[in-house]
Amino acid sequence: MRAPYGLNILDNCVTCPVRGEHLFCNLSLTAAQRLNEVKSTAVYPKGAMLFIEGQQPRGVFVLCTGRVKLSTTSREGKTIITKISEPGDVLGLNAVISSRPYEVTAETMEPGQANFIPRDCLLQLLKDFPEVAVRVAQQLSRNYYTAYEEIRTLGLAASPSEKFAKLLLTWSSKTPQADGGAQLKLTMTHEEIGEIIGTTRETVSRLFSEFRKKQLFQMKGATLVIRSLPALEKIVQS
Amino acid sequence: MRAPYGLNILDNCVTCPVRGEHLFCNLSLTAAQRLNEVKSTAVYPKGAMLFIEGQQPRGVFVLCTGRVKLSTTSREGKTIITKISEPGDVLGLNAVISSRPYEVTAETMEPGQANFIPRDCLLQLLKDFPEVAVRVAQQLSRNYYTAYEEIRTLGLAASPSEKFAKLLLTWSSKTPQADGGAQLKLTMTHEEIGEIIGTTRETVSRLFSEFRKKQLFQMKGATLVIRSLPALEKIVQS
DNA sequence: GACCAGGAGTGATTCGGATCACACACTGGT
DNA sequence: ACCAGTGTGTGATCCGAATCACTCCTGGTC
Repeated sequence: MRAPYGLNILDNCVTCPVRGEHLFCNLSLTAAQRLNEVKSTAVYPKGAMLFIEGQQPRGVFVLCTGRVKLSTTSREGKTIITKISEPGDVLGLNAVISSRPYEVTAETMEPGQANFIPRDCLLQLLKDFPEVAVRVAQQLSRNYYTAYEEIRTLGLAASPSEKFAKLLLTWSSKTPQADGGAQLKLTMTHEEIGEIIGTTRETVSRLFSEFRKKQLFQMKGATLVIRSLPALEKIVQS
Repeated sequence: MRAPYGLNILDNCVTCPVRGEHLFCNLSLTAAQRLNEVKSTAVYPKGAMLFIEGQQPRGVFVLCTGRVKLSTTSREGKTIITKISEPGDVLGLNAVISSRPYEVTAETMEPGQANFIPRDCLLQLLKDFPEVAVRVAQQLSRNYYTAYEEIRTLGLAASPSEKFAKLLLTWSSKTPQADGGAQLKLTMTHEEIGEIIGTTRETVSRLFSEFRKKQLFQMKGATLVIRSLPALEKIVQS
């Protein structure tokens, strides 16, 4: 028996998309009930730290609204952003499952809401409900794929141009358009973009100039209008 | 009830180390029995491909003896080695769990032996035995951590020297010595080392010269004698 | 012994991106 | 209107690793 949406853990999320696919959606009735008992919901302002790299894992966060920046910093202070999490994502799962410190810092990029599930509750849940364990395994392997993609980008992609084009493509894949173009709103600073593709602020600025000059996109205020995605793809594989 | 080692899937492995920690060791009796029914063992020569990047996942391989090189290649032909797997490691798990193509190519670096578990059998096992699912989740999160470390190395470590020092440290951590030094046998070509740390063959050659000149290590044939690990660590964090 | 291939060492040169150093635009607060 | 503070655009310079082009070495083969 499946739990009706009324019992879903993500039920009080305003914008939770594609419910069925997510970690704790569409579980059996009893599992969903247990989940609801142990979860707690909180609202966070912009810039809040859900957890910080190196902390002992307290539990996982299921993001309901808002976006969260996951980043890691070296001793010398260089920072890379490994992922921008969106509603529906589960944060801190790896740390909880393997009982290691959080490997990244999670900072909200805008006001948002998240459900928190304490570590011990989740681990118990795993043991009691095979279906939860399978879901968790799938989520972990999805996380792994994301990390793997990152490795490919960092290790194989040669130039910053290539990485930048790649980033634009992944972004625009979320707002598909019929005519082979795309449109997206820029919410990050050049600095942050640099931290994603592993380059400096200045280089990102120059990339924007260069791509605009090459007619790859144009800017209308904070929205970026991509003329042709295939043109970007050509840069990636070049 | 725990399965005695006589029923262990890794039982016919000659050198399977630290049995208890591995994915399919120390399971309940029934789970271990099922595992033994579905597994098959094979011996591979040097240079054999267990699976290739992009193939549909057929199943997982539990490595018994020998080492396996996991690598991925870009369209332009650039290759990076993401991991050197050792006996006890499970290969292809992510692909099977998430039903995506193998993300890497697995090639034996020396003659070796591995157990194969077909995709469907493993997935069924997951559903039937929560303990297996939990084990798999833990293994996946370990894989994730490895990938995450790789991201940190590629994204944060500045120079090839730093990455090289880091690599030497991870290698020597497997053969700890009391006197603050270490000793390890080189089994890889400069080319391959370059593919691990993301640099060219020539640069690796120069790194060897440079490190030797700086008295960081010395070479006795194919074995590399590290004078002081702390000295290497200083290079990493510098 | 002669030969060859694959690996290793090392110089010379090139080039791309980091770094430094500015000037400028925009925003919110006083 | 003023002024931080933050984000952006762009030139000048520097440096380190990739690339190119060799030579040398070793172990296996004819």
